[in-house]
Amino acid sequence: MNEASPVLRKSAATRQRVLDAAARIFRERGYAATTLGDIAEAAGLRTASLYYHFESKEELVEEVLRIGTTLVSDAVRRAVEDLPAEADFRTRLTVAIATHLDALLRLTDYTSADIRIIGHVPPEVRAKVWPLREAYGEFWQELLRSGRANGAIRAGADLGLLRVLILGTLNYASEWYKPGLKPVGAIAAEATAMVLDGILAPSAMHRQPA
Amino acid sequence: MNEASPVLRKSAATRQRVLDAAARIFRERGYAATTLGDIAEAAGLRTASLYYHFESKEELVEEVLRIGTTLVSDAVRRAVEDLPAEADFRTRLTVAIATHLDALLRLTDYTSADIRIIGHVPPEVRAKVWPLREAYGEFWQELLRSGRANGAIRAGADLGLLRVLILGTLNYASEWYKPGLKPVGAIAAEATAMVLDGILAPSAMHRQPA
DNA sequence: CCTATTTTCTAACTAAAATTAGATAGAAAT
DNA sequence: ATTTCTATCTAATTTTAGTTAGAAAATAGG
Repeated sequence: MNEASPVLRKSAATRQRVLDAAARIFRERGYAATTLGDIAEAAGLRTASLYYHFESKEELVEEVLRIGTTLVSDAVRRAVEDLPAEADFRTRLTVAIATHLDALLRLTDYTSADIRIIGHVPPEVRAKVWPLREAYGEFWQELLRSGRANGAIRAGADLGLLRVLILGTLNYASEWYKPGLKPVGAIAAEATAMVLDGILAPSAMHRQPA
Repeated sequence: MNEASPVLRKSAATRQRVLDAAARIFRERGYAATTLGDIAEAAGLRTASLYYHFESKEELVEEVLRIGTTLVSDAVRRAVEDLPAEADFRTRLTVAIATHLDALLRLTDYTSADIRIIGHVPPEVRAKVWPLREAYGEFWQELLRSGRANGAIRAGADLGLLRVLILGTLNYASEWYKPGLKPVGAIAAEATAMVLDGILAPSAMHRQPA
């Protein structure tokens, strides 16, 4: 059978079905409320057969989390890096927000499962996938740093705090978003407008209450 | 025993201890990962004794959620209503954000438990407490409506979308906040600045990329 | 075809956790 | 003191879900 062969093992397809089902159901119901039976049924096999592909429920969810973080991280990095070198901060942040939300809300159950359950998986699992998340956070931090270096971001801001506030704004959408109500692009536009310019009317006086 | 008597039942104190313990542990570990044994131990009694005070785990968590929503809702309503009648939108939103974050991060485990687990409790439980949450959401919606009526909020904005974006920004803090790192007031100030004015430096050109 | 390997299945097993039953101690009232 | 509720306990029950063991299909090569 030649494990290193270019031919896919037949089990690869099953493993993929299991992961897809797991991502979807974890996202819908949360970690603890999802049983291996639920996942097996959705993937079209028996509960015990899952153990041929994964050592445990924890290993399965770990893989889902890993994929979820990787998908959004790769997509956002690529989208930003593909911008022309002279693109300004406003453009770069706009693209980063749009791509992050697209991965989270439209593209993949893995990322929404990741965001929704990361705080509810066993600590050992969280610890294992943490470095990946930190690296993605560091990408955003660097994006903001470059924005402040350019003078685009107001000087007094705590960038670490801004980062978690912005990502919170985006990530919390996985709690309320329902497909079909509003295109993801429109949500991204409104979020970008708020983060960059705030919600006030441009004419309004600066700082002072009336 | 005279149930309507002004004298507190001795069980009221125990019930309160159980609720306090439940709120704290639900917040820390999530709904499904919290056992009645954990709660009982923290409250200083035996698992079975919980059933004297609550019919089931679901009824217990429902009460925690109800209290959590009520506490933050009442605090924010009161703080905003206590402002002078002529207070402008900027002031009202600043106070609403500060009070919401204070309830969520500093005051009470009930509210943080509520926010963290509402998406992970059994659907029947969520349905029962939903009206309370909707009412609180409606308060924010009305706050934003008044802001737009005043011309304070930019005209094109989708207020429903703005509302969930703002509350998402605030609520997601329950996922990353750790006491001691930064005073809650400083977090509120940064969040308010972002929501109202955005993160860009005031001098920067409007709209156009460089 | 025959055989070895991969994949999935059926059937236990185990452990944890929610819940129930019924006994007991404590407080308050007659 | 005796009786009556209130509150908590110990001990069992039940259910659910993760996991393991080992037998059977299915698949691929020779």
